[in-house]
Amino acid sequence: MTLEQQISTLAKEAVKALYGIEAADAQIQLQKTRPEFEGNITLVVFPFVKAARKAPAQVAAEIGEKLMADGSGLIARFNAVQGFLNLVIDDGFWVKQLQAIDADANYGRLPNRDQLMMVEYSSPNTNKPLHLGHVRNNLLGFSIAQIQEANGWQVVKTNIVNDRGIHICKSMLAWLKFGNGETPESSGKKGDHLIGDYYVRFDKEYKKQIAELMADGKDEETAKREAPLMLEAQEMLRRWEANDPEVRDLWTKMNNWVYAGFDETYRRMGVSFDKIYYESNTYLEGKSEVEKGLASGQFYRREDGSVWADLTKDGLDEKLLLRSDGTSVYMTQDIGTAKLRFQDYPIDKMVYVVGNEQEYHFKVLSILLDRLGFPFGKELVHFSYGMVELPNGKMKSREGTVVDADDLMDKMVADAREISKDKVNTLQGITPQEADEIARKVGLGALKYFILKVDPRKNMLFNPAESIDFNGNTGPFIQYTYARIQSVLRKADTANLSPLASSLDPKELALIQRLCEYPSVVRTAGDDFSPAVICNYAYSLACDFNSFYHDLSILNEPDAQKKALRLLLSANVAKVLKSAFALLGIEMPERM
RNA sequence: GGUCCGGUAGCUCAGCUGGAUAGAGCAACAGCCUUCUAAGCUGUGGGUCUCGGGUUCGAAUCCCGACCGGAUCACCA
Repeated sequence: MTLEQQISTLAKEAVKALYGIEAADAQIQLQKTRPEFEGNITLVVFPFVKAARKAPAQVAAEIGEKLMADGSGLIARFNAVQGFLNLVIDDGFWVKQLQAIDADANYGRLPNRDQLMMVEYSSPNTNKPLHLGHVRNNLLGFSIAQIQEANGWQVVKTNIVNDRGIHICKSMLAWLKFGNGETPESSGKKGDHLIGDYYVRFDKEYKKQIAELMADGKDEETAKREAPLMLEAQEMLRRWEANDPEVRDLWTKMNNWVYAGFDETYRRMGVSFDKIYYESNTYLEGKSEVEKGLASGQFYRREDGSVWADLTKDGLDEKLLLRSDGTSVYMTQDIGTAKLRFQDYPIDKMVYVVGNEQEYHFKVLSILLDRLGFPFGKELVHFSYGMVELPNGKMKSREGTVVDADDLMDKMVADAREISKDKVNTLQGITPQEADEIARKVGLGALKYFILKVDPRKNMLFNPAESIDFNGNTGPFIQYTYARIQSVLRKADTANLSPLASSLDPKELALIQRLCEYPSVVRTAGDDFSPAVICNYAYSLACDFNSFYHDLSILNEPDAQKKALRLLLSANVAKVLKSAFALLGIEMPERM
């Protein structure tokens, strides 16, 4: 039973005995005592003032006396300030908490709930490399998966790769026309970047043709429609749909280049998937699902042959599901993907990590899946996150303001390495490989924390002109705290510790109390789908430790019992920091 | 125009299921390394929580209205 639960029970009994009222759970308001007052936990007594018909301070004092009498030593003393009853919990309680935390190797992990959650994230197009927006998506998706796993879900991480469509045809066409057989091997370029270059090349040549046609007197719309390159790309898409072997072979070859590039980026980012779906395999399933819905009267066909869902009863519009030429749209594909997933896994909850610009799409998808009989449809979660903006607004590939994922990671690791150069004292005697590892972990830690600490729902700003910090409320600050503890532990003889001290310094107590919060933080992060909650907690814990570390000596503490307690405390702070960072997908360096 | 989301220090962000004097970091300034890692610690300055109403013992937090910013409302994905 947690401290809150114990106090809550005691408080209810006290209020009943004193004032004869049955307090509801919502009326028992407990909060952490503010640092300017003495105490660990505070009961807000305003809810009982009316029934007591006494001044708030007097009510607080009366409840305090009662809790002292009934609490069997749990509460050492109390003070009442207005309607706030500040309770000082006995040191012995905290020491026992620390021992319990130490004994639990999986501290923070909540009981299994035997239910399966599928988390879809990343979901790239195969025509260009990953950029900063994808980075936010991938980091959030991976972290959410870790957090939900810690909340007891069985989690399947999945990715739906948008591998077909006009966009990839554009890259293919440009490569055929202008590529001279260039390959990742021959050019030394990562496959995704190579394909991205040809996508840009297509756009450039296409614009040139439009300009030429307009110079010949065509209006812009006509020029766009009649540009030979566009006609060729569309023809290529038709050949792809018709399974033309030549087009299919090229498509396979070029997509594989992209996948090799993506895999490298994913590996570097530290994200992974349990199951990958490809749109080229799911869109036909979607069509057949729509046909079924049509047969059962869920959907209807218009005169031109297009198929629609009428969502006006749900307060939405009518939504196109199949074009008049019978081809599928985005929604059709997501329906097909959902069907395959449901065949493959007993999904209890489906989570889509997709930007907030697609909220309407997922609102519609939820309704459609529900109508088609998917049990998770109605309750699907669109984990809708905000955009990453630059000082001048959104990233635009046309304006060359896209922040490339690989470049950004390179820069972060290089910055970390640069900073490490000054650390000759702490990093002496390490091999170049170890130095590389530290720079990698710290650089990526800075990037990941920078992104994950922001409330996912909000748009966030990235300024390429300013480098991401390594000081203050950052990933490296927390990694540093961890490395510092490891350094102390390496020097300590932890083999046979003496019994623990039974009284606590305030800094020790604050740290233990903070450690006790961890499981509820994990729960909140899971309920709210918020890695930022974990970031905030890890930061607070690191701050508390650094304050403790600054004020109190660990290894040089003469009192063996105090030393033992501080070592145990330090080890468990490190354990929780590492655990919290694992939920964020951030690795801890043993030294830095 | 309809719907949704946001507006907190110069900047980037916490805090939002109502609680005590609204917090961090960055930037600026001033201190602390012969002592467990100074990527650290301590201090100073910095606020009309966009504005106006309402609800109540109490509002940055909840409700209503305005203003500002963003997203979305395709036979694109």
